[in-house]
Amino acid sequence: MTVTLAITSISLEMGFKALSDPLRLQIIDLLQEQELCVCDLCDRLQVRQSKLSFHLKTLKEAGLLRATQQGKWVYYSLNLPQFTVLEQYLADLRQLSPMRPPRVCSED
Amino acid sequence: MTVTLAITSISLEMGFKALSDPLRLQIIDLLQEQELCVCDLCDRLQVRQSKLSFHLKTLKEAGLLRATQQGKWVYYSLNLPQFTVLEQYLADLRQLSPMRPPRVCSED
DNA sequence: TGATCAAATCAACTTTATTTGATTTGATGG
DNA sequence: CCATCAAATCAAATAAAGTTGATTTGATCA
Repeated sequence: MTVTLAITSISLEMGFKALSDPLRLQIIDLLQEQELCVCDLCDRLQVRQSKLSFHLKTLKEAGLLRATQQGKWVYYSLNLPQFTVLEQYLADLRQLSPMRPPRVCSED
Repeated sequence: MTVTLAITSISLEMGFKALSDPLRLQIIDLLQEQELCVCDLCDRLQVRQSKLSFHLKTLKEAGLLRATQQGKWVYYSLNLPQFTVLEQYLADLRQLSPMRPPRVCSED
């Protein structure tokens, strides 16, 4: 296995893990409509700031979010190219899956 | 939020969580080529049978795998429609994302 | 029926993820 | 410089996920 493949695999793992939590899916749902700052997300999701910060970090480290500071505020938005990486992995899986006949267990 | 939306969200969470582990991605990689029984997967991945059983269960409960028993052997294969559910979620996100101008935090 | 083998399950344990409240950092504006 | 506020970080606690070796289940076949 090449280094490139390993890196790809890790970004898939991290991306999918980041998407495996209800609060994080809610964050994405909100950001899908528009860029928001942390205090907005706090208000809308009714969660503590430190909790939100933890989950935003998880999503950002997975490459799914981008953060830009504007004055005191930090605005988060979706990083769509990284979503596309995950989508492409799933699309490839589906399309390459040949539906070969199952092998028989005692074949070798 | 409707019950249907909640169910969808849970199946997304479970699906993405199931994909967030290196061994499970390896399992999928092998099954993408062909249906395999547990003993084959054990051989190829060089992991203990109970460990494999745990991860196969995780994938199966997320709807990503199907299992069929043939004699003493249980063959696992990909359940492609469930992969499509995840793929579609990502595709919708990407396509519906309007890239609206960011809101200003002090707007209200 | 009893031996055998594949696979699932279990209980105990280790590791990783998440939550919480408190503190720190860093930008802004008086 | 100091006060203020948004956001990040931290340490301590809880919760969830993963690993391990042993046992159980269930199908097959002599």
